[in-house]
Amino acid sequence: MSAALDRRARNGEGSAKPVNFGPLANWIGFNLRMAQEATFQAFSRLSLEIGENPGRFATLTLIGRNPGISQTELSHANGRDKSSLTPVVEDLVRRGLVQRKRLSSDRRTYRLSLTTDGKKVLTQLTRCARRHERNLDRIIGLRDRKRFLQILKKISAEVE
Amino acid sequence: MSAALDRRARNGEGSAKPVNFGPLANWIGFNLRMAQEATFQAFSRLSLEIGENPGRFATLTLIGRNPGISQTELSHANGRDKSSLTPVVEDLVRRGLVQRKRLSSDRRTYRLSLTTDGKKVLTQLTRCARRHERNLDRIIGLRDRKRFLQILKKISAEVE
DNA sequence: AAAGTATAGTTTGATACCAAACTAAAATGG
DNA sequence: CCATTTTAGTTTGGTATCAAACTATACTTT
Repeated sequence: MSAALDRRARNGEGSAKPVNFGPLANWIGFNLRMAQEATFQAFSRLSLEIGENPGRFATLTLIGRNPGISQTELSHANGRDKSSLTPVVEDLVRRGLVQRKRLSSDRRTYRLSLTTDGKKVLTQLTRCARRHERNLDRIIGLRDRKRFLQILKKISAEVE
Repeated sequence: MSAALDRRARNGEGSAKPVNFGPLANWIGFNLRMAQEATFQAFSRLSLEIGENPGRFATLTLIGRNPGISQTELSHANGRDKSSLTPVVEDLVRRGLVQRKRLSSDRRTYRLSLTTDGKKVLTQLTRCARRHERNLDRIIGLRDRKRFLQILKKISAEVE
């Protein structure tokens, strides 16, 4: 993250004691974490402007794109445990953004879909996310973007 | 011949009914999160083999490389809030891996350093991390590794 | 059709984290 | 000097998450 840099910047006039990161400086795992947390914080700020939570964004998008999806399918797609989804869906339903229906053919599963209000909120969130992505694009550069994205996907898919 | 068996067979290792990711598929933020969580899980498994917590690794490395570092400096370098560090340091001290000393010149700050045991555990953890990094290198490919790392650092440093 | 097994979702208990309020010590400046 | 502000670390309160145990329903096997 930029905390260390911030600090150095704040201290100004070179009086800052630089931190030795040792092997961490060169390791993918550590830098992946720092980058992920920085982008999460940034998106958090943006989505807070419209009174929403960044965690809701992927959830709403996935429901919007897959009407009738079940909670378990959704949790897998979103990379979260199904139990984490229970309170999230509860909240979205309570706020009238998501609708859940029991299937008569299988009364265990719910089918999730967006309400009209849910679609509106998703539109706002998507605008937010596009702004965020443009920032990231500016940092990464268009030349490297595609390759960078490919590598991220490859890591998700292949890391044991 | 049963639908359930068919489904199970098809689902095989986590591959479920195809989900439409919509714009998420192309967005850096989402894929960064997924990749980060995948690598974290993988390293978690590795470090659990030696009975350690992945979160401890960066902490021990930073203390080892910067003997006498304060908790605030450490938390910044590690990208965590200083309050998150309190229980971590407590645990490391209790287990005899880290030593904290008050400064007589400034009795607010602690100076942290590794004990002999702490150095031993760090050596083990580092071996673990090297194994993990080799896996990631295999996935990313040596040709792209350097550029990939640069971009991660750039994101950490520059995202608003 | 009854017994056993698998699946969808919820509950519970634990962990890691952050942000804000707090305490103690040090620095500032009037 | 004393009052104010800043700094280092802790405490408190709240959120997000996972994993395992649980409930209800559906499926399989005999």
